[in-house]
Amino acid sequence: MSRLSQTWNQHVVKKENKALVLKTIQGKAPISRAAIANVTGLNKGTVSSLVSELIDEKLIHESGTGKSSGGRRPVMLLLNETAGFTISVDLGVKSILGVLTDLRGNILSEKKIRFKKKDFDDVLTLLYQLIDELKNDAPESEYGIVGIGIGVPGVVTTEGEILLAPNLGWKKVPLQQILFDHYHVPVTVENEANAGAYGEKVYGVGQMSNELVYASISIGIGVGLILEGKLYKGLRGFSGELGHMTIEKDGANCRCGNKGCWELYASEQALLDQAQINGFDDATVEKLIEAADQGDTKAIQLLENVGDYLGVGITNIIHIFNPEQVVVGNTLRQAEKYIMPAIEKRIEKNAIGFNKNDVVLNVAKLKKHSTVMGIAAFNIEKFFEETGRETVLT
Amino acid sequence: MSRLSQTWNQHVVKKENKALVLKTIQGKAPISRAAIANVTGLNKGTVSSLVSELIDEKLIHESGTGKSSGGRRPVMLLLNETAGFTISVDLGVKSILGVLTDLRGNILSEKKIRFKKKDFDDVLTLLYQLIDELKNDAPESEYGIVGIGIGVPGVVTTEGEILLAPNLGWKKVPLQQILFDHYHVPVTVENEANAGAYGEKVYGVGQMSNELVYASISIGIGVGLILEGKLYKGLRGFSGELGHMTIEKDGANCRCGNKGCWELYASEQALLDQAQINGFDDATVEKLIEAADQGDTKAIQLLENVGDYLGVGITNIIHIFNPEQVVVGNTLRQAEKYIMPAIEKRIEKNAIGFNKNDVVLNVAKLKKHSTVMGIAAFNIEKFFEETGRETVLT
DNA sequence: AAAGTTTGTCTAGTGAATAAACAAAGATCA
DNA sequence: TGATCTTTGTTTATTCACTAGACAAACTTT
Repeated sequence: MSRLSQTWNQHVVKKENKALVLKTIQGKAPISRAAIANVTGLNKGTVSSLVSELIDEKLIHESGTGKSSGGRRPVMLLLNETAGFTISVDLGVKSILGVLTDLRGNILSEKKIRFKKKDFDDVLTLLYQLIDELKNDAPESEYGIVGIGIGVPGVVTTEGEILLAPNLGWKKVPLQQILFDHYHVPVTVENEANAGAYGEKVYGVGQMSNELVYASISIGIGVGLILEGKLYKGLRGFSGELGHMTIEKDGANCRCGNKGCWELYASEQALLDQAQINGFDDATVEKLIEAADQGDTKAIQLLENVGDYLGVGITNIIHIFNPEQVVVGNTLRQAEKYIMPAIEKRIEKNAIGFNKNDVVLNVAKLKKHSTVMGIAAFNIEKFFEETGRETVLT
Repeated sequence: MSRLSQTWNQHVVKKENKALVLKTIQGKAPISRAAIANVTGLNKGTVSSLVSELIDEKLIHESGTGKSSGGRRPVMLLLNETAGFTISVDLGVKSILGVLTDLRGNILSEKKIRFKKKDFDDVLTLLYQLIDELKNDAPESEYGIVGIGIGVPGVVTTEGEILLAPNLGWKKVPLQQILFDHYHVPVTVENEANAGAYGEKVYGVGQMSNELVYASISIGIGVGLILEGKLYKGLRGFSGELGHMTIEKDGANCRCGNKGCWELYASEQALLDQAQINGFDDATVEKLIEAADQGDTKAIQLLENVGDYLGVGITNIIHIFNPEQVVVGNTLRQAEKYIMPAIEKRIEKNAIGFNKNDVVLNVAKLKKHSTVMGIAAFNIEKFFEETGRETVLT
């Protein structure tokens, strides 16, 4: 017979409590042992012994004494953020953006490589190059590079295989495996919108929200779902294909085979296509915003029109999930001045009261870093989980 | 400072393991102590002691010996399903359906009351009457009525307040509180589609699925979401308002304030409205099905048309959630012969391959009992959780 | 009849948490 | 200034739940 589910014993208890202490330090540093005991409800002695293990493992360290509140001065504890580093990459359609972060998510180094040739082998060469450069920038540390992660504009399985990246022309690329074989450190490969959602949740505008929907509006539309504080991925990791939600039954044909897909009306591509029709040659999002800033009514109208269509889809999102926040990110975020009011107007007009009252609409706070920071958060989380699992002997 | 999260100690371990043993018995009865130890991974001694506590609490009992497999014959354990009973009710727009179930979800008694006057006070009187009758049908037992639950066609908060039930004309009814004050047993009030989803998950067609979407197609459309094996309710319990998902931008006006809502095209109401226009006077779903069965091409076309529109929304669902199963329930389920092929055709035509290949489309197995059985499952689960919490002294 | 198997209980031991005592270090106040 | 009170962090004794392994009971196989 096979094992049904986890059994609960003292090992699990210790692991969970240790993780809880670490998380508390992560979130509230600098903090004393006594304060941790208070916050978590654990006994002072228990906290002391767990803290001393964490110090032995170099994951945290003491940092002098704090202010007394009428008695002995507390010894403050800090996360040892330079115990290891992550390499976190946003693999886009035209460029690769990579950062080296410490264990608190501080960016220590940043590289960007633009590319034109999209064949996988060419891009992989550039990716190796970028990762190697970032690796060289990492200071000496206890744990070194603890994880490498890549955000990808495509459909990614829970095993880190890219099934399809339409705007790169890739199919069935087992990227996670390829990178693991090359670097021999934990590798995460995740959809770009999922990563963006997590980035905004952990480091961005969504830190207080447990129900958050992140809409990544770029050439296409992808959506990342944070439900009950965690990333929701569906059965095999393909949730969030809301770009291919029908908002016009039997509307225009989409290359996905469906008709009337949201992204046909509300994406960067849709905007640029409309711009073309309206006489803007070689239009880009940046150029259109500039035109709008200078009072070009046609440009303003084009942007507002995309905003309106975005509002239709976001209203659906609000009805489906009853979220606390909807966050708009990726390239079209730059046009926030024009699209956000249009989105809000549509929501105001169409969304059901109960759901509407709960929700806040925001622009991605991390801007172009939403995805890389989400990837960094995955890397960091995975590292802390794994060090918790096997009690590191010293 | 306030408590951040749960701390892990031996009490929690014991509670969880006891729940695990109980769940194993619930799922695999009759089963021996030795087999439980095998399946769960717990030590034989641990299982023995937990089992003996559960027997003391009358939640399970021994039931003679089983077949030997080459050694001492095992003592089989069964859930003591008659240790308590639940009263589970589906409060519809035209009738109240209530059942008395035991702790395994077996229906012991069933009552239905039709009503015309929809004022809350009138319906409440009937509800009391129905509950009292079911209560009288319950045999003597250790724990008596362990819970009363109601499925409601409307927006329900996590606190069991009905904010709005449009087809009943109710607003802001704190039904959970009202029933608790009257009966002094645990009360659950939940949206009808959420309950239906859970019913199909626990007792119906979804027993093997952890990612399941249940579409309740009746006068309106409601959707219940089972994500990662649990009911997903959103921030305040209002998720699943997919009936008001736009599938035609700037389409027909919906009373909800939105335009082009799915339920304007794919609900029982939509079907009946179209029937009226096409010369079917006083049409009902049943009459239309009968007409279709007798070869009425107009009736067949009407049903297939609704099926097609259902397919549009269900395709969206598949793209949004990447579920394992989509289950169609409530009144329109009766027309399965005509609508299911139409839905499947639309999915086949429009859904993205990856998501389409993962998903199975089904009709609710529990038929008109989906909602009551979901409510029963809530009641039973809540009871087992609570008895686990405080160690019952004997 | 002897040997081997399976079930279920019992006993000793382990490990993690808790409570409470205690030491260290500072604040407060007469 | 010195006595007392507070707060912090460690240490010690105790408790509790699980595990391993021994053991008895009951059954099958040879």
